Amino acid sequence: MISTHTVERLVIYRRLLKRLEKNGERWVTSRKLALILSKSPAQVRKDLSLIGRMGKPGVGYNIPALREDLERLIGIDRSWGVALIGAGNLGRALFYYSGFRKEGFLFRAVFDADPERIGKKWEDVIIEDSSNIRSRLSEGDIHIAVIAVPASAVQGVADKLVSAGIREMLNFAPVNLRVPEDVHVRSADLAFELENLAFFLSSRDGGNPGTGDNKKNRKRV
Amino acid sequence: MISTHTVERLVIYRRLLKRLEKNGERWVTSRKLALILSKSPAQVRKDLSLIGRMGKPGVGYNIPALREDLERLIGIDRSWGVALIGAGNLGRALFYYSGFRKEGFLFRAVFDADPERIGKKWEDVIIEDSSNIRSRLSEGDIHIAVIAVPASAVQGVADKLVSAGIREMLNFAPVNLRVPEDVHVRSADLAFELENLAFFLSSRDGGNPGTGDNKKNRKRV
DNA sequence: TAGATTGTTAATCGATTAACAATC
DNA sequence: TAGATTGTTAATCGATTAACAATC
Repeated sequence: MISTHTVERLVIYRRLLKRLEKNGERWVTSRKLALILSKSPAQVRKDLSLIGRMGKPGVGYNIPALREDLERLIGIDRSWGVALIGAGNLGRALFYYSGFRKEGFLFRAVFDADPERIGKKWEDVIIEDSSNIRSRLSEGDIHIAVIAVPASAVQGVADKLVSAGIREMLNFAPVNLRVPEDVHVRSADLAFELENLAFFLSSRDGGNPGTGDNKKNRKRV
Repeated sequence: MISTHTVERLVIYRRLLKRLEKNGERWVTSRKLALILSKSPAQVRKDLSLIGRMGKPGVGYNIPALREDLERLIGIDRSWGVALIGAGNLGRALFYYSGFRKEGFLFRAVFDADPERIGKKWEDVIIEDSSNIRSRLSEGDIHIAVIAVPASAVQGVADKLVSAGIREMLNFAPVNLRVPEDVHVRSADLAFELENLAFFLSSRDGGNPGTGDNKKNRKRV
């Protein structure tokens, strides 16, 4: 059983290898990878030993071969179909962000509950009513759901997705989803990230933010 | 010294307490919090003991008081100024996303390198040239930077921010930033999240994504 | 008071790292 | 061959949890 921490590191190794490969490098040692990523060489070797292929003692790892093996292990040696739920500002930015496509994640369906948006076309995808989620997803070409709906609607959407058989979700709302334990939800909760940073800010200077700005009387926009 | 894992849990407790409070509840036990969050009661008590105030043996914790103490400890009992670097699709979606404001994170400056965008006004913030970062940030009302520029530009932007004294950053690009060790960078790398999900997808069914779609001949958009 | 839950210590668990025989 | 680095075992470290005296 590979822990989620380990999976995260595998994804990071693969990204670094891709960069080294682009720079024309062919071989790399666990020591060098560790140095760049601020990890220990032992951890790098232990993680990499999870793939079958091995490094060469005295030499290191062959970069293109290792990258390919990692991609196979992670499961990004092929494309995956993604459904976007929520066609608001954030949803649109995500849809048109080329980074997903470049990594093989293809938006094949978009859903929204707002009649104003339903029927509109983004690229070659027509925005569908959220009530169609179940029937559309039964087609079997969707593997991951990206949820970008308001917080109040998230749990309902997640329930629908689960019942439609989706077990991998990326959730942007600040809500802890309740899902069966074989469903993986990763959170892209941006306020959560900022709140974590705030801790370091306030522990740094004892809590004085430098401006007298008070939460209670901030501007409504 | 509080670990980053602990800080994350504190943020999560606070969010849950807020929800319970909204539901009109007044008291809660470590057992109940643990149950909702799938943690152990012992861990909840240990984490919460970090704040000075204590729970009542036999009763539990007073929800509003605990929430306030947590907010003070995390540093979200006040507002923080945020600079947005990168005024593209994603930047705009972030700027207009009300979730940040609601939690007390205020966008006070926006920067971009594209002359087309510089000078435009979002709400009451004028988009400035990225070369102005240093002088604008010397005003002292910006505490956190949100970076939403293309991957190729991210390290340069981060360097500028560091030299301008910013030590808390949220980075959206799929790039590992090199920063001094007293600078905190949190990553909102969405492709990274999807790649992590892909691992579970492929380990689930042995690697068959269900469609014959091949990465090599996917459509260019 | 009796019942319940706290804060904290000591034990457990899991993850990271040091060390080294194997080997390119 | 000599030097370097691997894969892996055993030791270490840190985080989680069980247990319980204190106490509302």
